Order: sequence, then structure tokens, then C-alpha cells
Amino acid sequence: MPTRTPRNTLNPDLIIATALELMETRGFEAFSLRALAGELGVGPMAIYTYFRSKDDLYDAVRDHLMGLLPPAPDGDAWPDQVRAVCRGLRRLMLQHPCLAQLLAGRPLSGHETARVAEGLLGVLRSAGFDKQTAARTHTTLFTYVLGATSWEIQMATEQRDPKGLRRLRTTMASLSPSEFPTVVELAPELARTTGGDEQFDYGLDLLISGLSATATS
Amino acid sequence: MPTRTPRNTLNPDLIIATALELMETRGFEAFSLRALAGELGVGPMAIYTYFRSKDDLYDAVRDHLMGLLPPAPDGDAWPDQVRAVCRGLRRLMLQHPCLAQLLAGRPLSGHETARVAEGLLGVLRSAGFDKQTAARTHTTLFTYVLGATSWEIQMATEQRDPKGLRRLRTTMASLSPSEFPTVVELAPELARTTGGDEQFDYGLDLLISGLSATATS
DNA sequence: ACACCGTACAATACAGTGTACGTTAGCGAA
DNA sequence: TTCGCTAACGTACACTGTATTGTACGGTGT
Repeated sequence: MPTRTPRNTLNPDLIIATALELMETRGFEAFSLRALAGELGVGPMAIYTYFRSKDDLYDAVRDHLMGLLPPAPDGDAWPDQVRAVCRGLRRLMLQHPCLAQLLAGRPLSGHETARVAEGLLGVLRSAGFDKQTAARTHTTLFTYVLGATSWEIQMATEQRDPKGLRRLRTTMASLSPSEFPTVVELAPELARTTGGDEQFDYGLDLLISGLSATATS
Repeated sequence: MPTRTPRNTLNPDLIIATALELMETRGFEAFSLRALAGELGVGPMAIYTYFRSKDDLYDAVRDHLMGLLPPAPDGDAWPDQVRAVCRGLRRLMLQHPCLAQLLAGRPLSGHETARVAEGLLGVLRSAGFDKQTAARTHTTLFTYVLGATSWEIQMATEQRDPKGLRRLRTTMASLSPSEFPTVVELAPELARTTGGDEQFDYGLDLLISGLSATATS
């Protein structure tokens, strides 16, 4: 005699929290509305009372995660502020790997996402950059963080499962040293640069250093 | 009396070419093995004679596309060579938008992909960078191009369909100027920096300029 | 010329997906 | 207590990738 689930067990925040939990435990690809509904103890269509589509839910989860990003510390010099924001975003993406795919797969929207943009743009404008340069720099920094960290996560997850790791090794081993001398020679270094704080900061510092050069001129 | 399709109508190259064509005409998301098989005039399972899985086919298509990338021009100074390679990759991604998702979604593998890495690494090593720096720079440049161009394509496709364009406008209009003063003030500039050669080159030049600074020191 | 056999393709099936549509029942308000 | 709103349900559809099993064709050896 299964009683019907009570009336107001669902709400957007609960759905978002449960969806996020599922994405992180079973992986972003494995996430489905049916699994989510099962976890919530409701039928698959109940989700549609609160979100128009799966993509709509994705947007909500993404915006929720963006809300966790700490604001830029004020008082520091602008290069340190920029560094802090970019590192913060990368850190958040590493803590919540699904964020990478949520950011890459859909255009930005949402209140919290706008707050993050406001923070970084504010730092750049306060530093004295003109409107055009601030906007360009913002886009450049954002896309760098997105690309670098998505790649890092991709490589990490690939190396985690034994099948992927074996595939990486065999593709590396199949490269003939005569045809690809540099790749083969730099294989150890390349393997070490597929992620990590140092690799990320290296690229970030290149950008900031290039930016300082244009700022002083 | 439909005669059975003849014996050797299929081969890997034909499958790859047809798959690529489908991805570009109907979009990467809409691509399915059944649609591909239909286009080839065979049953869905015929593909599995030549590729172990859909991902396997993805890898093959990606490697095929990477083969279209022109090699780095030799004779130029290294900054120009780096610029040429990065611009070439971006250009290729813009010409074949599915390449962005093929690159972002799976780890690298394949002969042609290795050839591209060999080219860029060779440029960097010839320029005098040590192994570590060459490897780091290679990863940085690659992830920047991937992130920036993926973002650019994403925005472009979003703006193409009227529904997405309307969504972008409404989210922009819904931002209160008091809460997000900088975003609202820079809205025109931000709209202009979501893509284009100038935006890409701006970030690329920041990287190269930062790189030149470390090279001379 | 003929039989043979490996294999290229076919047919069927399964477990899963997002979501459109129409129905029903729990709850707050009157 | 009764009513109406709407949150949650059930069913259904058109898909997906792919495991498994079947079949007939084409090249090869005699």
C-alpha cells in the first residue's frame, strides 16, 4: 500500500542540492533526471514542476556553484587580486569537477555568475584599465581558467581509471622517436605539465606579466 | 525485393568523412550512430565492424581534422611561429565547430594530433626554451586556444538561434545597475569581446609578451 | 568450375534517455 | 466541511548506444 509522496516535499533548492550531490558521486555523464527523481523519491516528471528542462536545471546548479566563489580580497595590488580570483575559480572547479562541464557546455546566466563577473571587472577597472581593455582581459582570463582547468580535470579523470591510463601509455609508446623526436624527448615533462598548481600559475603569470607590460606603457 | 547492400561499401575513411559531414550539417549534439548508418545506407551495427565504440569514432574524426592543420612556417622568429600555430588551430576549430567538442571531451590521441604537438614543441625548443619551459608553454598555449575558441563558438551558436539570443538579452537586461554597476556599464564592450580575431589575438599576445619577458631574462 | 569459409553487414533486443500529455489526490483556504 | 489549485503521478513516445546472434556474399584454394 504505497502512499503517494506528500505534497510539498520538493523545492528548487532541494532539487539543486540533490542534483549536485549525484553529479559528484556518480559523475556528470551518469547524471539523469530519472536518477535524480529516484534519489528524491518522486517520479521523473516531478522535476518539471520546478525546472523547464534539464538544461534549465544545469543552469541553476551552475549558478549555485558560482555562488560559492569567494569575492576578490580588496586591499591587495591588482595583480594579486586577479591571481586570487582566477585561482579561486580553478579551485572551485577542482572541488566540483562537474562545474567545468556546466561552464563549458552552456552560456553564462544567473545572478551569482554575474556577481563573479562584477568582481573581476571591478578589480580591473579599479586598476585603471579602460573599458575595452578591462572587458578583453576579463574574457581572456576567464577562458584561460576555463580551458586550463577543464583540461586538467579531463586528464585527471582519464588517469584515474585504469583503462584510460593504459590507453595514455600505449599511445605515448606508439610514437616513433624518429617521426616525433621532440614529443618523445619531452614525454616526462609533458606528463608532469598536464595539471597541478605550478602549471596553472605558470600560464596565469604569463598573462599577468603581459598585462603589466601593457599597463605601464 | 530489396537486395542486401554489397559487401565492401564501407571503409574507415568513408565513415569518418560521412560522420564529419553529418556533425557539421546537423550539429554535433544531433549526431548519432543511427543517423550515420542511415546516411551510409547500412544498419546501425555495421559501424562497429570498423570502430569499437562511438568514442572510438570520435577519436578518429578528431585526428582526421587535426591532420588538416598546416605546419608551422619555418624561417620566422619564434613569436610569429607560435602565433601562426595558435591562429591556425583556432581557424580550424572555427571552420569545423565540432572540433572544439571533440578536443574538449576526450583526451588526445592519434598520429596527426601528435604531429601538431611535435610542431609546436619543436618551435619552442628551437627558440631556446628548456624542456620544462617548452612543455609548460605548450600546455598553456593549447589550453588557452582551446578555452578561448570553444567559448567563442559557444557564444556564436547561442547568438545564431533566436531563442538563445533572446535569452542573452533578457539575462543582460535583468541585471540591476545598482548591484552590478561594472557589468552593466561594460555591457557593450563585453558583447564585443565574446569572440573575433582581435579578442583572440589580445589574449594570445599577452601570453607571448609574457613569454618574451621570461625568455630574455 | 566449384565448394568453402571468414567476415561484412543485418536483425533483434535491451536498458536507458528526455519530456509531452492527461490524470489524480493532498493541502490550504473559505 | 467542502472546494479548487496545483504538485506529483503514470503512461507513452521517439530516441540513444551497443550486445548478441544470424545470414549471405566475395575472395580463395582446389
